[in-house]
Amino acid sequence: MTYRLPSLNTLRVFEAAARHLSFKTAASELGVTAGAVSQQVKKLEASLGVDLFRRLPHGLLLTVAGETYLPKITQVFEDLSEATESIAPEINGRKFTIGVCDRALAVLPPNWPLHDDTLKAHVRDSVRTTDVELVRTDAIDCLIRLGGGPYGELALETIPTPSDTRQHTGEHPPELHFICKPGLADCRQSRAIVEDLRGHVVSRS
Amino acid sequence: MTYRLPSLNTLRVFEAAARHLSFKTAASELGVTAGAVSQQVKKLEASLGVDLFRRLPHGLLLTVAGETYLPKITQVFEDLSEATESIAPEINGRKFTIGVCDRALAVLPPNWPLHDDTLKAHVRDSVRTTDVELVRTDAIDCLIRLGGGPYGELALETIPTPSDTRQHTGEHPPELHFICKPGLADCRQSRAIVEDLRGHVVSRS
DNA sequence: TCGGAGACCTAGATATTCTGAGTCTCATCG
DNA sequence: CGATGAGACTCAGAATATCTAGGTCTCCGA
Repeated sequence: MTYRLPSLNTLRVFEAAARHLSFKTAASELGVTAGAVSQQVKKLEASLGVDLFRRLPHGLLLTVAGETYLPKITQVFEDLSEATESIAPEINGRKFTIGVCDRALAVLPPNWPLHDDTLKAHVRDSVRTTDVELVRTDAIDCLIRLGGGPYGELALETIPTPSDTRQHTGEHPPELHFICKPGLADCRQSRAIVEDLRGHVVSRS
Repeated sequence: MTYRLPSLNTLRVFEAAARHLSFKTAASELGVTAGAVSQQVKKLEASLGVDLFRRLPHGLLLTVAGETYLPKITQVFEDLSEATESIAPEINGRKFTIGVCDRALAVLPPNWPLHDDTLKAHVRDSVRTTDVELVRTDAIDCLIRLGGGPYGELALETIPTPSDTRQHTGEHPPELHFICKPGLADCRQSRAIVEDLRGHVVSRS
């Protein structure tokens, strides 16, 4: 079975970049640096042998090939996402119960996670806790802490806080940790929460 | 935009393994070891939180989840492949002109590449040569050599020959090199040729 | 003529993936 | 029965791929 398949990673990056028409914005959505986006897009273009973006002085534009490709790729991701959710039905559509520790709340907006309607759609409620055991026993779906670990079998996503260079010379910069069971690691709910965290962490004042 | 997306790599492995109902056969189709297949499948199962295969004493079976997933994933790959080919139209359907060096022919079946109907569908003709310049100037689409390199900008795929341990104690084991322009690296034609090579290399006698 | 924004480049760090060698279980065969 | 072979699995380390950090460049607007 021979398919022409670019790497999924480069396609995800392309999709985000094309949607925003900005490598920088795409980078922040994906939680990587702009350089990484630039590299992945270049790699995709090289592997296809076709340019997907026109780099103009003002900003980006899609080429004809890019315009043609984008909707198809978006569709592929939607199909894939749907197929994947269809075989993990117990997760599908369920709202998450989130655990958050006090130190994490300190770097998040007031009354997080209810500050934002998009996020609220994925959240049943949230409890103040720092206890990883609650994740293991399914009492909560995920836990958000500032630093800590290791967490053994559990899946961990790391969200850097805006580095406050005045305060953190030499010590570890503080990071948010998103912890859940491996099977929940990349479901919609988790991704929505992590994306929201990335967009809203603030430096401690 | 939040999707539930397992890594494409694990999905390709799953698709091949499910189609063959054998990790070993899948491994050889993909050109990797059986251990790698086992690991990727395990990783996919962990990330989904669902088993896809039932490991029986006799062999493999798909679980219900696996049965449900397989056709959808196959479809996704086909769509992706088609979308990708649609934006690189100059390649689409064209038959390749292949360059082969004598030393490579020595480890290939008699009258390769015309030994096999599947492969013939992708081949216009083949010429005896060892000159990488012909790839750069588009005189040929790809070149197959035994060893050599480096090839600069060109894309390289490596096909190990069955290791003949009696003869190669200490020296490099001979390898087939498939060389083409980056834009042709993962098109159907190239993949078909490489897959065929992997299946048919023999040890020099 | 600055200064900021954003794309790009390169080197080195980090993470992922693959290999290679060894283990285990079961099925087949003498 | 024990020997043999096939195939899945595991683990450490090697090979790749990917990301970061820091610097350059160009364009734009003040």
